[in-house]
Amino acid sequence: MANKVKFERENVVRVASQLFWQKGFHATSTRDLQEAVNMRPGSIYSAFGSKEGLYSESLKDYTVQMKTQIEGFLSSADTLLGGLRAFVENVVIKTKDCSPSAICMLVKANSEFAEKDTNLYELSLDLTAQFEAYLTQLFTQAINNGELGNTLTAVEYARFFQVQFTGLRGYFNRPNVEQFAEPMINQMFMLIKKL
Amino acid sequence: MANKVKFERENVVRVASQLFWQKGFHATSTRDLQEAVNMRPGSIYSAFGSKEGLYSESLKDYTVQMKTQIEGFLSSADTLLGGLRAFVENVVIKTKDCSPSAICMLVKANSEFAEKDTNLYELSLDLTAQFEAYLTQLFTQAINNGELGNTLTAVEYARFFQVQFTGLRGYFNRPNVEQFAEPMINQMFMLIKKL
DNA sequence: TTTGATTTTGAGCGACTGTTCAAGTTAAAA
DNA sequence: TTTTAACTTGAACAGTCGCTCAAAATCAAA
Repeated sequence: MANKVKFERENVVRVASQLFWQKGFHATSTRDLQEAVNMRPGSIYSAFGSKEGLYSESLKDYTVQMKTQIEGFLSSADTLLGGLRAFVENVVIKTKDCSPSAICMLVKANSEFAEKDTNLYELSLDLTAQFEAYLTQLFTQAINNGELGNTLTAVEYARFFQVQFTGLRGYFNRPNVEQFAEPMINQMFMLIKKL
Repeated sequence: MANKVKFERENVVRVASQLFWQKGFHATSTRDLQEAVNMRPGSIYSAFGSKEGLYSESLKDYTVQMKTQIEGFLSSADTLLGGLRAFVENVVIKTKDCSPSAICMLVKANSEFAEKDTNLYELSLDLTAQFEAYLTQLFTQAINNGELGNTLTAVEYARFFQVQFTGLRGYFNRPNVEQFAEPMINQMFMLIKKL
């Protein structure tokens, strides 16, 4: 019966995600998106409902991608902290120049949607909370491992990590600071272990 | 000869600054601004040239205000670190509900203007660098005071402060985390002293 | 009081926004 | 091969955007 869709939803979302991540929601026009994903407005709207719908799916995909990336680094690292460290280094240093922004797309979203009662603001809160819960799981493991003491609870470690990571990524969202990245990441993980 | 301006430039910039800080540059329309500052488009454009011009002046004013605030806390504190701590507490805890955003307007700007060759992006870089230089001055004093050791240089302390402060403000830009603010600020200043 | 430089006003311009939908295209089912 | 439901296309809509400028209002100087 009938026709088949001609686009691959995953690819479209990923491309849209990059554009939204780079320019933000408001500064990205639907015509920018049409060109980037090579679809006409009718197709986009029948697939995603609205610009907001596409952004929503893009942001969700972003967090899935981020978790997948972390899982990757964890599985090829000896320790949990080692894996997290490789992830941080990858984000802050190695992919700096090919990434749409040094700043986490979730943080950008949380910063952009200041009006407290919008769908996208609530979505960004939800996904952020989910990510904190995910980090808390990881740090629970690290405590049980003996990689970390228990002067802090797992969720406190997770909060500390988020603050450090967000702060670092914000700091490195500017030119000519590359040489400080490695020492500051060293410092970050030294602090986590010494807490 | 002729007419006098009827608005107070300082007040207009301050009001515009609050609106831009809350909603961001792209999500703030010139009509929003007209209503907020109670001026007709012609007056705004003859005074500030463009939306970008008004934003530019607003962002500059924001950083002046921030430095003024720090100076205030420093002058009524026994130690330099005590003053900085009072400033951080004021921003993260006390003025949380009356501030347009928990996130620093400079950080929001740096996040919003990702396209590297725009005036506003460069302005945000400039002002951020100026602020780091200002913090470096303060930490130089703190080292000379003996409040801090010299395991880190002044500019390294300044970078650490920026990362912590930015990270904290990002973290507290969400509801239901108030109870963690004080312990996390304690942790931040404990770390600065122990570095 | 008159003059005239300066400021304020607001209707409105052209461009752009997110979105719609009738017409055209496609390919599985009959 | 014909039918038909699903998908794609892109012109176009109504609304908003940043901004302009001729006309009205203002007030110090003459």
